[in-house]
Amino acid sequence: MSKYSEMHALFEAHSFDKHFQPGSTILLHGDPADAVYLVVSGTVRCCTVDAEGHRQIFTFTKRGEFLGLSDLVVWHFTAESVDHVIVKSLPRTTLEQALAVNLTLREEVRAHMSALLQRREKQLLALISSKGWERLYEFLKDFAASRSGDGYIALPMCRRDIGDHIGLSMESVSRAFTELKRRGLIDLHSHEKYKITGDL
Amino acid sequence: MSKYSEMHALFEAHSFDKHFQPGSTILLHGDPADAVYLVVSGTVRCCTVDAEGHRQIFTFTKRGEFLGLSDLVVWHFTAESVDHVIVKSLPRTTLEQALAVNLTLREEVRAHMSALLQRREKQLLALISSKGWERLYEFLKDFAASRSGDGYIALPMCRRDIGDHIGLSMESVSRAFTELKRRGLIDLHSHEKYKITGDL
DNA sequence: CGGCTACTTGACTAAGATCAAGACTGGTGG
DNA sequence: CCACCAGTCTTGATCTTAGTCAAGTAGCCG
Repeated sequence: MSKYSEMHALFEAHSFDKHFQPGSTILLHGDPADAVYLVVSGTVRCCTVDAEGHRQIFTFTKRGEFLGLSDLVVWHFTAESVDHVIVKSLPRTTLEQALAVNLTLREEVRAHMSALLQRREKQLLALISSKGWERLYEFLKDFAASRSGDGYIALPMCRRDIGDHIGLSMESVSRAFTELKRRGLIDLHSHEKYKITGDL
Repeated sequence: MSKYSEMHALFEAHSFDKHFQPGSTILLHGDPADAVYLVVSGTVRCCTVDAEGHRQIFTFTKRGEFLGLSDLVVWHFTAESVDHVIVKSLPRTTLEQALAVNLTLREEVRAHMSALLQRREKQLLALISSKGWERLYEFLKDFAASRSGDGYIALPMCRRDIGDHIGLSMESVSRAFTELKRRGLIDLHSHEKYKITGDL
């Protein structure tokens, strides 16, 4: 909130809410990028699929995060709601008009894209260098950090989604969960509720 | 040249050349990002290294490509010269002043960052879904495409560099080369000169 | 010619994919 | 209320890919 204050102000002033049922398409690869979004509640998966049907989920966009600021003409990815999602939608023309006259806003958009790029490069490094269960641990820790409460955290997405995010098969994700339990790094209450209990 | 014409004009007007011997550091992770660069000749490797010493080379920046446009305050990666490199260096203050008054330039910088992000996400997908020799093939084809001549293409970087780029060990890169030869997809003249001879 | 470095190849090992079977859960209908 | 069904998750067995360690080869430069 402190960070992208001009962007948030713009969304406050000119956006309207849109609701999505679980599993709906929010924006589709190839469609014109005629709006940008701010996630109000729920979890969005951003992914691309290759010719052989392999899917890579770059990020799960959550409450308070922007969606679609990275594309200018056409979406280069697809965004789908994991659970029930509410977003604020801002027409691209509104954004562009504001950018033309607002230096701070321009800096925020640049900073946002720079942060996205850094995160992707970190993900590339993680995919190459760390083991499956380590990537799962980082993912769970990260996800926990975005949720304020300190009880059990509920995962809205299924094992396959997690796998397509950290580069593992569904089965290997399951085994990685078992491994994290064995090492005492997490407490897995049910298959969707967990708590971080250790470090490393 | 048609694409980022304002950026190129800016470099023409206000930059100065810098030379680097093979293996020198052009910009260092953590240092202030007080300039941006345009590669005039040679090949630059852009990488980060994690705590365990694993290195990921995001990209090899070549002649005509920009370097450092993605960072605003501090470099989040390290750039090193692979061979002898000449870059045009533009002070960041000059860039920022130009950005403040030049809409087209702003659009070019945004488009550039958007393109970088898309490429990283494509790389993420490739790392997850394709085999080692397929990634090597894509890399070689890509590299060939950036070189106009249609004879043999010389690779300036070593096997380890290629490995750290496509996510393989040095030995596996070597085996992947052998595999590509076996399949008739490349003609490897010496260990550093090749030609694409097949598709897929 | 010798020695250095980068590359290649081979043997073994490890991580993870795949295929297959079982377990748990939530919802539906009798 | 309970039995069943479908979807999701877990576990097991086997196979593939690539990493590691080790040896051998090819240039290259003094």
